[in-house]
Amino acid sequence: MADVAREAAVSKTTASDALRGHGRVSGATRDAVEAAALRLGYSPNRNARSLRTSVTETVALHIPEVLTSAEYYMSFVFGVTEQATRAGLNVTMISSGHLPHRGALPQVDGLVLCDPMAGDPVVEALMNSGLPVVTAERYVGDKESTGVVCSDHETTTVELLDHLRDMGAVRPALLASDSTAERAATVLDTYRRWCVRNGLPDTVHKAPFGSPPEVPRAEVARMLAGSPETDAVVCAADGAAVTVLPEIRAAGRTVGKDLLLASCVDSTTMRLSDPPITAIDLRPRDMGAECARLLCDILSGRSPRGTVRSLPITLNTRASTGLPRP
Amino acid sequence: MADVAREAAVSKTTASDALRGHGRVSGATRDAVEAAALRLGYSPNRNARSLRTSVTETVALHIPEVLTSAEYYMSFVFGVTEQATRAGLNVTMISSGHLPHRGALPQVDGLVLCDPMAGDPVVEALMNSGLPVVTAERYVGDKESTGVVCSDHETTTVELLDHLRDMGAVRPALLASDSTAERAATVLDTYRRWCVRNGLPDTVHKAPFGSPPEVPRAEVARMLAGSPETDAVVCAADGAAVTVLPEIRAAGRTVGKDLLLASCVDSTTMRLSDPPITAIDLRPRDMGAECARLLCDILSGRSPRGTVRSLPITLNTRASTGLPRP
DNA sequence: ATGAAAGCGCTAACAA
DNA sequence: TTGTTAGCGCTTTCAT
Repeated sequence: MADVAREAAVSKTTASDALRGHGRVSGATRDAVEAAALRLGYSPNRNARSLRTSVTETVALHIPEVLTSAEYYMSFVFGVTEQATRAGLNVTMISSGHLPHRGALPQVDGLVLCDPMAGDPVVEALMNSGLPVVTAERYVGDKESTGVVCSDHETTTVELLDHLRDMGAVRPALLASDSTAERAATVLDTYRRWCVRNGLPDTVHKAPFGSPPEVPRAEVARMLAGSPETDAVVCAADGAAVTVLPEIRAAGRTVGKDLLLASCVDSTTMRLSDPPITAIDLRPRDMGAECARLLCDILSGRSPRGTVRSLPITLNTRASTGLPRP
Repeated sequence: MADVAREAAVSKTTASDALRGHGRVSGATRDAVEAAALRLGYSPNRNARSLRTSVTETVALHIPEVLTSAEYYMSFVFGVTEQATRAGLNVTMISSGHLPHRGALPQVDGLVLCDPMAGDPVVEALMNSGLPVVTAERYVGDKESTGVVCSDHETTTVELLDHLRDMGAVRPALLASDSTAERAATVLDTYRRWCVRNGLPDTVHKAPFGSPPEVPRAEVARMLAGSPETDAVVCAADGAAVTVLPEIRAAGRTVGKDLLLASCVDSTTMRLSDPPITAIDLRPRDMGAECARLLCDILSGRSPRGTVRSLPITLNTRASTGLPRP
């Protein structure tokens, strides 16, 4: 930077201001400085800048370690990373297992928490860090997050249930997830209310969160044996819908004919399953990007704390719930 | 830090040395300083440290944006992150799309590249950054990486092909990936040599890298129609094996009976498919952790540049290639 | 075994 | 509009 200043025959301050577009400098000097910087291949030392400004230009990202929804989370990571990079921010991963040594949080300007689960000690520590936090989906603990990007699961779940009814289902059952993330609760509530509104009994089986994928299979087998009138199954847990296919077949049912099947989380697997499974596209990449964007906006003061943004999601109907919509 | 020094009644220098375990200080003073730091909840300012030492304690991580192997990559990310955190390093994600502004690389001590593809401009820029680079699997471009963690795909592929032969297959075909990552080439070579050694003709169909998952399906349909004598299919591309199941059934074949099916990449999907699919477990989390460990070792001088470490991988035999091994 | 002082590269405050 | 000075928090000489 001193070199750039000398090359452009100005002071360090002027060079600094010129490169950051600080309105102080005249057009001519700015061009001169920029040319000099380019010639010397200068790029600023982020550590020095951070030390001086106490702005790290870095955000931390926490992802729950759940491999059954790897596609969702990986897409989310790509979304956050690309958007943050665009905005000139670095993205630091936070280990889902343990916080760094001495309980010291990473030195960042803000946090993005994906599907924060109340009760997760790392999540709680991050929520209580005092740093601005944007969560993908609401955090249901005591602490309020600084910003939220959430989707309207209620509307889409109703849409899904209506679709099942329209396709002839009269006894839809729910294979619920009992994650403490918000989405799980919304789906369950919505399902129960929908049943009441439609004058139907509800059938709910739960697969404990983080249980191995064999568990939902067993649950569905039990469900079909115990409630044989079931003619549609909605799987809330990511990825579960595909894994229960064999049990459904083993019970003598045919998916898309005498048993409709749908998933609350879409993925390549759902699309390519046999038959393809009706699912809700949560648009994880856009979700990640929107979280990064909101965090930037909050950090720069463009958006106020407490901002809630909404990300549209859509139902993809496929053969597992009858013929795809035309 | 000045506060800690005052609290412990020593100089800043002594406090600094004490906290880093620099052998200068006596045991008593060190304890005093540590107690003081604990009392004050002190944690060092990484930026100031980095500015002074020009060590960032940060590594960057690059992941190819391929959603068909999201489970592999997400596990890899978790492995890297956890191991790096253990070693006191931060992990910064590098956007797979574009490099940061001004072409400036992130300011880090080293890089981890997962499955680096020759020809990818971001990968090439990173390889040429001059920073220490550890790659998961060899980089096949001109540049040499500083360290490599790789697996013995040749041996395991032979083991897989032998297994198919043992289970009765006489005409195994390969659905190859034409990624420029090393593994793709190794699998193809190994398959061809194995065919020669066993006096069998080879049948290879390719799915262009990054092609939508519908492509391998179509390839398999073509394969079964064009080479009906095929009695086993090995899928190199991640996730392809599951997606081709419907085509195989449509061709009137039964997986595990008159057509054996195997994947070169294991995943939850393979394990839970119907039937479960024989696959090679690449142990992505361990791979990530080992990459981080090797990079640490190289950065700290514990391992020399050019170190190559090997990660064992294993074949999981399942019903798709006949009965599981007892 | 400890302390004092200099300085990493940058930017905010103040002066001109 | 530009320059000068000080200092962010730490570690590393160098001196004691």
